[in-house]
Amino acid sequence: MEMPHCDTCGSRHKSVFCSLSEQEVNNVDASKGCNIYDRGQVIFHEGNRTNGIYCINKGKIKLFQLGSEGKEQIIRFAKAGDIIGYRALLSEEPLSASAEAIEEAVVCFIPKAQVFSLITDNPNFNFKLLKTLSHELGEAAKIITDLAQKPVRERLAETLLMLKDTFELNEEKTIQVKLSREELANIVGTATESVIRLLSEFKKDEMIALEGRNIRLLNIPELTRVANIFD
Amino acid sequence: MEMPHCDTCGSRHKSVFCSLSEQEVNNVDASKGCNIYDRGQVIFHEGNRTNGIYCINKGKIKLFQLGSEGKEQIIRFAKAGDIIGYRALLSEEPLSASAEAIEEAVVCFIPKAQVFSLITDNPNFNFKLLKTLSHELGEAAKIITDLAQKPVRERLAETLLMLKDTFELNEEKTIQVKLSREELANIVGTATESVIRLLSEFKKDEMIALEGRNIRLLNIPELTRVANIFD
DNA sequence: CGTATGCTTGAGACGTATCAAGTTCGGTGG
DNA sequence: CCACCGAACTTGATACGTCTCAAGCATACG
Repeated sequence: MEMPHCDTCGSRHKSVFCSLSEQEVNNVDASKGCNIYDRGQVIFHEGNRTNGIYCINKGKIKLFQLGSEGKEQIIRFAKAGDIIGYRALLSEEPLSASAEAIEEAVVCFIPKAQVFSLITDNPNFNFKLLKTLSHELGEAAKIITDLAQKPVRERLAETLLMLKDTFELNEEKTIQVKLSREELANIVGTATESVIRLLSEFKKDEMIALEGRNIRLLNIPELTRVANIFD
Repeated sequence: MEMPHCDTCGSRHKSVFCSLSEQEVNNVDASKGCNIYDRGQVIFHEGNRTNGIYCINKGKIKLFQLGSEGKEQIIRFAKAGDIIGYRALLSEEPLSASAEAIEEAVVCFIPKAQVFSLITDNPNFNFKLLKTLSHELGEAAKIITDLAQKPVRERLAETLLMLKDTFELNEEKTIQVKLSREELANIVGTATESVIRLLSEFKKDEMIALEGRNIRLLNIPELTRVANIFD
């Protein structure tokens, strides 16, 4: 495998790096490292320290915490153009989540010094970072309210719609990510069996179609209604 | 009431403003506004736009979202020295939560332009902001995992310990904040009656003592054990 | 002092988790 | 290429935690 270059990276212009000068792009390129991860491989472990940020060049990643009983809680997903590990770097705390590839992924590592010099020297990059963090914080607050107040049925419908927004549908309305039933349960915050039962109800009601791990969204307005979303 | 001045504000040196120069402090002072709020008064409403950030000079504030059934979900608290409203300002999104005084509070308003010029001109302030945001994001992730995985009993114990850390205990081990049973329920994500029942169990087991809205923590190690906290 | 609001307790219903048992699927080696 | 094995998935029965509803009680306030 050859190292991907930032200047030819298709995701750069929609990422936090969109405003970098040619010189800055070259600096990042020169300092970064890069790795391939297969499905199931871990990029970093919750509790460890990080010395930089990871930028997804290709593939899909789940970020999760382990609860007190050892159960995974999926906090968010990252895909091409997204950065991960920045929270821990900027707060100078240990990583609050683990990152694992859910399909083959290419991930670059940008060392701390490089990130900090961009923050200091490139106001646009800095504002992009501030914006990303504060957007994520808003999303987290919504999730908190949902988990605290909505029943599993509504949360599962909402999760399907979130996956649609994050990974998009193909021509056949299939969500472009493959997750196990257990992983779905670990987003929704429920038991695997509950996910299975509710999915087959959604299927019976013709809101979705199931083909293995592929989920097709047949009736998004109805799913939205079931999810109890107004805003 | 007279407007409090930043240079005599007891909380400034432990806030995001700790690194401001004398000149910068004067600029903030000159541009800011200030208000008193009684318990129950709203500082800002979820969904609105904000044109600056709010800095707590005195008092205690709850930040909450309304769920789809109109139920409050308390997201976090703010006290003297804390800022609120920065998330919406920085993400250029509507306010994701409402802020309401839970005891008499004095709150200053610092306009957007002032905040942005500090971000641009004072790297220390900028890093403080980044750090605050990323710390909050880590806290939010923990809350998500707890809500998804822990039973109400554990979450209530954890909430009492969180309130202790946030508002501290007095000499009599009483948590220095008065919340209604309903507000406690709106932190934990449960029904008021469940909070009442579990509190009286904790009391029976001599972990806490109850005197109206005052809660005394008699056995913190045991509460920690019930909360199922390891880290 | 009366009234509204918050608090408390109990009974019952409901949602969701757990446990147990089959079934299907996907990958591996013969 | 097929048979096999383990993992993932599915379904059902049951148990349990938590919510809801209803009523009585305490408390604060005008």
